[in-house]
Amino acid sequence: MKPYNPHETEPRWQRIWDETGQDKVREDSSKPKRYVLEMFPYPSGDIHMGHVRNYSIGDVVARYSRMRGFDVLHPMGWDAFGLPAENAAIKHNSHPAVWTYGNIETQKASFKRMGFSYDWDRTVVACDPEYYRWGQWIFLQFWKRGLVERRNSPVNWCPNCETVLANEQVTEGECWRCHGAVEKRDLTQWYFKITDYAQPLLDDLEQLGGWPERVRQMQANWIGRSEGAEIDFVMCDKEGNAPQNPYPQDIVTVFTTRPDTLFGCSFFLLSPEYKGLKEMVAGTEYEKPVNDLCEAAAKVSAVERAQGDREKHGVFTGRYVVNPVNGEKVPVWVADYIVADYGTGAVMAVPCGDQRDFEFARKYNLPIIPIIVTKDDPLFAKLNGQKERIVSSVDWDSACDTEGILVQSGKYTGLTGGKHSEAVDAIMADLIAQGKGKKTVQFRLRDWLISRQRYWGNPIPAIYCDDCGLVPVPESDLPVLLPEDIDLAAGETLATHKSFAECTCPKCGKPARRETDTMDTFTCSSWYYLRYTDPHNAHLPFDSDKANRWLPVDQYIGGIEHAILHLLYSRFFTKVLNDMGMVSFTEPFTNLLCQGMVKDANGETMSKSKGNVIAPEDMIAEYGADAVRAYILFMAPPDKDLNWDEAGLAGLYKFLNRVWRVVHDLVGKAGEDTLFKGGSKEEVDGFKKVLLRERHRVVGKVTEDFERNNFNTAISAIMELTNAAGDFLRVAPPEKRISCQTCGPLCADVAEVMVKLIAPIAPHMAEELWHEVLGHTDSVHNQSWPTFDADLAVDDDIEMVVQLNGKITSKITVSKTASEDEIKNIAQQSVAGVLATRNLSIVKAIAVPGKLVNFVVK
RNA sequence: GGGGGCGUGGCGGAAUUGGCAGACGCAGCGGACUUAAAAUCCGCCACCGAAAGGUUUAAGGGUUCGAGUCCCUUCGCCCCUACCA
Repeated sequence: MKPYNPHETEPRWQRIWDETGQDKVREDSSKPKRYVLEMFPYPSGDIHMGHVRNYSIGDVVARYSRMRGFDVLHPMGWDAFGLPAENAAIKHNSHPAVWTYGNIETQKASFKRMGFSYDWDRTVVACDPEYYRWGQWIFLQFWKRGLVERRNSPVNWCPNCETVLANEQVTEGECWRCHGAVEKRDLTQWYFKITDYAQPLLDDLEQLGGWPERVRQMQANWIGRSEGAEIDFVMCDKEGNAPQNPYPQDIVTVFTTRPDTLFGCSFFLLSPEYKGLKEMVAGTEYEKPVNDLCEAAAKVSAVERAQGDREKHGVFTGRYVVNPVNGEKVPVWVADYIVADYGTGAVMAVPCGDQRDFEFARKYNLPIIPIIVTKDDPLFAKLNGQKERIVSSVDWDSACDTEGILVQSGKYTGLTGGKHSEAVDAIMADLIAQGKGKKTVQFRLRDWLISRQRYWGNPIPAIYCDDCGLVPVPESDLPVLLPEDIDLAAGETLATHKSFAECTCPKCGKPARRETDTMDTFTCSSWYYLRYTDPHNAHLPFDSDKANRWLPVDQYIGGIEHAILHLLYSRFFTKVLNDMGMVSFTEPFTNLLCQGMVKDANGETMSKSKGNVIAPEDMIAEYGADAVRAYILFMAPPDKDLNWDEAGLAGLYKFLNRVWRVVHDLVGKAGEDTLFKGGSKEEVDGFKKVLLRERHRVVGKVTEDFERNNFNTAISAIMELTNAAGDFLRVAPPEKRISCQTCGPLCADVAEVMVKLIAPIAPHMAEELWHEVLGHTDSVHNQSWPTFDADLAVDDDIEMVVQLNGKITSKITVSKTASEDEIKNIAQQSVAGVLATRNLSIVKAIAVPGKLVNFVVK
């Protein structure tokens, strides 16, 4: 027997598969389609165990799907635009494309070495003009549909790098590149109006039953729908008159989910960024303290802001507003805990029901008016009989429960209060009638800021003309090519590039300037899965018929870190493309598997900066790709985080060796390496029976496990079949395996079944065994998945447990065809002695066929 | 603060609908083969106990004939999100 040698067989089969086009998409419409997709990687350099895990899972699903008779699309590409390439280019005084394409080649070689079955003719590389031109085209279509907006907003700005940063590029208030402090700035930037799709993005989560619940939850939270009301407060001065110094608005609108608590509003808050705030205090004694507070608030980084228990700061503005329900005048403060970009940036403070307002009121000695209490609260009786309004409850140490009965609330007193309560309905009905408010829905979701002041991205196809204003680049002029001659190390950018911005206005023909911002890389990853269906289309991003055949993706696999951003953006793109009539579906990914992270042995996340990144190369060199694939799948269920520990890898290598030997031995080709040690006829018959049962049971089990993505237990089951075969081989003489009329066919069948079962996991070894040992000429990966007989998967006689009051007392063996009564009888006989000695009698008998019998006894 | 998840041997993990807890593997121990080692093969391997037997799924309680699984309380860990009004 030839020893198992992955170092020779793996590269050989990889070469043959390449030559025969084994992994090409068949486009065979006589078969049902299955689109198996793994999130495409960023070409950061060498691959690490996280990649190995992600793509091993995908490859098993793809290979298994082919054997199940599906026409499979299983492509791979690169998310190739982005900052690291630029940083590397600056560091090495080179060009981002050099670094990027170099890394792509490295990664591609590693993927091939792992034996992943991708159709490399369909590769999509995001920085390829043939791909990004269609990103620009899609941008223009979005623009036509009113989904593109250029507007002024507060954004994260790094003064050192002179660029806008995404939230994820700001860590602990510092720029991740230069570690300078990030500022909030009002800048005019490009946005995709994803908020137009907030409701369908939320509603359609219901359809995504094939997604992990937590991802759906995370998206729902991110979209953050809350029902409430906008209520108008009229602004005035201390005497209740219209304010004297000029101020652009005299009505301030708040958003609240709790209009029922209006009577508890004892002060009013504006965010430091509130528009018009500066004018409001200009020239008054409040100008300096207000401006000081605003400046201090602006210096607080986003991350610091997010740290829960920060002390709240505020100052009085000199203004008041009139509470629309009772005409009461309440002071207007500016407070640093009010965020500008949620709701209206103005809040009615109800300290009795809101912990934050409560703390603020305590700190600045503002009134706390109890207006909602539970019935059993002693305050309820007290306040009901009270004539004077109680405006402070000094004995409280925190805000109270906000579900209960309204008190001190004028004509609404006595109504039940709460989020969707009768008090809300009553108060809102009156406010609406008086024109002081309206019901509304707020989303937490913000529009998507897509412009970046970076070179290595997809240029935004827009032109500024002094006469015509903002003009889209005509579709016929696409792509707007990134200029190749740029000296990033010298600080050159698209904006300072000598000729990139020069152009003529497509409308009037006069000299104009090109937009020099590029798009967020997440725009590239929002539709790449569509391009795979038609990767060489020169007229459109993709052909609708092709996309409609392959999409939605049947199994999408990737890291949880994309739970919101990429997956939400892709859903948004799909919905817009559906509205455009380009695709017939509204959700891109039917089933989603979020694989767990691969951490180091100490449970630390792997990262280049920590220097604890583990690459598969050395392991492949020692044990081969099949063993590495099998081990990472065997280590843990796919969605669980795992701490990398190489110790078990040798065990899986041993297992593959065992399969190798057992398959040889089953068909009489092990030679001197046979497992045969000798055994009695009884042993031979016994192990043969077990082997037949295991052959059918394990096929059933592995099939079920693959359907549910339980790769670890699938491998366990294959180990069990291998063990059963080993037991049989040890006792049955080698000649019996070919010559015996019952053993021979069984051995041949088990050998084929084992090779097929392991083919998706260890594709090279399976292929080698299939050809060299089992003598086939077609690929094992083109075979159909083995079937099984459920009847043969169970022994004729089943062992069952007999319990007394749930405690195991004896075991019985019954025929699998035995009736419930027969089982109970046999069980009762088995415990008769025990019942007699303990003087017990049976009250009730519960039989679970195939499992146990439980007697309730007294 | 809000939301989600988890807690099983020395370790990774299994137990699919409430039905024999610890499958499968790693590590460990013992044995066979070998001059020896490696490889391979066999056996043992939750805890206490010499054994009989008892105990055991973070802790406590509940529902049930029966609970790792369902419910409640407490503790611990992880992830997401956040002054969201």
